[in-house]
Amino acid sequence: MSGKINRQVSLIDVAEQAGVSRSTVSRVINNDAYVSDATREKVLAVIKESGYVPNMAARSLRTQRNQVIAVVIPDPLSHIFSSDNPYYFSTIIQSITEVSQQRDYAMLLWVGSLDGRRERFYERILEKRIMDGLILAASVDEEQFFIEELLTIDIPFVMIGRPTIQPDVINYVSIDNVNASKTATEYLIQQGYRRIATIAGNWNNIDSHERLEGYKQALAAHNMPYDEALVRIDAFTMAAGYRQAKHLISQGIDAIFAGSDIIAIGAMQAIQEAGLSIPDDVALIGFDDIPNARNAIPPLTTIRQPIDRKAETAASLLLDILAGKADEPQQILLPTELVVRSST
Amino acid sequence: MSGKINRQVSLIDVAEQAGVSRSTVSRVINNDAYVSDATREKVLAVIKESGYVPNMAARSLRTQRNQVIAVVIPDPLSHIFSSDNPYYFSTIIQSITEVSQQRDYAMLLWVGSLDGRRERFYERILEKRIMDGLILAASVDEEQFFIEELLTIDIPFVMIGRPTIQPDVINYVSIDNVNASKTATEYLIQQGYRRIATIAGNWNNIDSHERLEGYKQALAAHNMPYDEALVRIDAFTMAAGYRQAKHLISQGIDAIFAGSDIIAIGAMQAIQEAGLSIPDDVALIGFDDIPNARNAIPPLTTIRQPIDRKAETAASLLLDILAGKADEPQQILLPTELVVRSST
DNA sequence: TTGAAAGCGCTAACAT
DNA sequence: ATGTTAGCGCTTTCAA
Repeated sequence: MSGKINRQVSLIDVAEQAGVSRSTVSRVINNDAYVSDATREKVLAVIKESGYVPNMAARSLRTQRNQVIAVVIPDPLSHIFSSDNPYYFSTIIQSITEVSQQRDYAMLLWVGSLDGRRERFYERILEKRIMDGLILAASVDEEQFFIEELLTIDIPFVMIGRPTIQPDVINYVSIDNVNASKTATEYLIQQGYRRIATIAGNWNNIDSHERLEGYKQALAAHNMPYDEALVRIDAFTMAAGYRQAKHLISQGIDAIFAGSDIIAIGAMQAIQEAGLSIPDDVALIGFDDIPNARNAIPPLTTIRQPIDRKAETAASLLLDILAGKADEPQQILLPTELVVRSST
Repeated sequence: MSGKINRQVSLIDVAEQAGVSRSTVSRVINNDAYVSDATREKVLAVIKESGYVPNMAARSLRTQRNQVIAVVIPDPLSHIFSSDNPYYFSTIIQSITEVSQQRDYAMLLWVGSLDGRRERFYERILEKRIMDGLILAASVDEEQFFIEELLTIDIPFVMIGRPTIQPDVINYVSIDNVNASKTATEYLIQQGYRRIATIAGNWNNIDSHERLEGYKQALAAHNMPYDEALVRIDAFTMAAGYRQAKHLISQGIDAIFAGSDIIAIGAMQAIQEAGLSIPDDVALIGFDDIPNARNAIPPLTTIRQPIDRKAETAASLLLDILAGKADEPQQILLPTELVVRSST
């Protein structure tokens, strides 16, 4: 009993019913000014009565626009959930939803499959071209092919996070990771910590590179030695934080700048298990300010980044571009904030 | 510099280039058997060289199918995140993604807006009818209007969770909440607990009703009194669990059956803060088996429900219906499992 | 303010 | 195995 029996009412039915031409009906549904009030009302009445809904495919074919944007998240959410923080992508999806619904766009969601066939994943998106533009929510190496393809076919897109290639040609919204990390590290230095380690997240993620860079710059600015033994590159996971912190503790350290709150929370566990106190024995700074940062014991000092605003800004920018109301390319960096709690 | 300058290559261009008719090109891209190998190769070559991609709007208009399904999640994810567990919707989205990508469908995601205008939300979905069918991932009262509308316009849809109206007419995939809860409660009874309380989640959610019903049935089956004072209805949140457990402790209880793991974890906190031991003073059973259930201290006894399989099944069913390969309506209940850990 | 008519790009029935 | 043709439902000139 699926809906294939009774053909959809179409514009032509409405026109006949209302005794006007198809153009007039079209004008009414598109809010064209050149329709007399009488006609408009008559048509509206017929539309309501007949349950007419415009056929989007026909409209798209005619106008060459779909009123659809795609959101591309190349990693499987389940990875993200288990390994990173689910808050991040929930927030991104929600924020984009808000903007797109408000501006009458639908949202196509492309999430990476568990089968891991990235190329196939991107191809599928490119084949099924039913979106006017896209938002790429990731900044990892693996997507270079995709980005190049997007540039080639010249379809509008905005990245959340800085792209690994051609950053000056691509629209993106990010944060100033380098300065944020520098601020975090300098704060530790100012507090008197001297053996400051860092645990970076996934190295295919450009944020990790930038955050490490900020750490280095802070040390350099204060004439402190850069010790490779204090730099651990791993992943944006609690397990990684735990593992690397354990290792670092054995090296003798008095502070850790973690590449994300999730990492920091893992590290916190390792530190506490080692019988050390935070912040007295080891200070800890995270990055993101996820809800759990505030709830941690002790509450975590961290860099707050506005994930929601990143996504909102990206969505608005994309829709502005589609509306011809924005110049391209735009590179937007949103401010971050050091949130001091009790872990430092 | 957006992609509006050079018109898309269309099928007709390919046909001319290849020196064949449009139908032939169409046959090639649709893998029709009636094309000679020579022709096919020639056409394929031109397609590749020209970068031709079929225009989905034109195809949809012609075939009356969009190869798109919509996933509707009426609540904002941010609510869900802060209040419920993000694992649930991440899992649902991922599972549907797997199925739909595999079967060459794109996924439109409709998430409830923070502005809370539900009617408008549903209207938007109904207006922008670019999906062949939909999956409704919720079973709350507020959506009755929407469900009725879907039935009226006769568009295929499958619900995840039992609908609050017309359950015998609607396709859905759920679990046997009543029996699962009965099992959980009976387990507590068998373990010798006698003052067994329950904390139910949001009352607009049919799962809550069913789980409470199971609790009642278990008590009745063992000739134990049903004491309203031991039944607390609140929300699927840690805060609710904490709050209600605190209250219940003051009533004198020896076990709690929580309507979700999230609730149970909140309750756990309250119990421990009261200086009581789990399970010696108060036993605790949750529902869902989210990852945190296993990691809780003590690990939480709970009812495991296969969220991923629920979503997968719903997606497969919908696509089968769209392919004309499934009868309607179908009501599918997936099995659950009591997972005994240390909280009982 | 309204209508007539062309055409967006594709598929599918029919003819060959 | 291939081509011809009609038409899906809409918007948008252009003419009235």
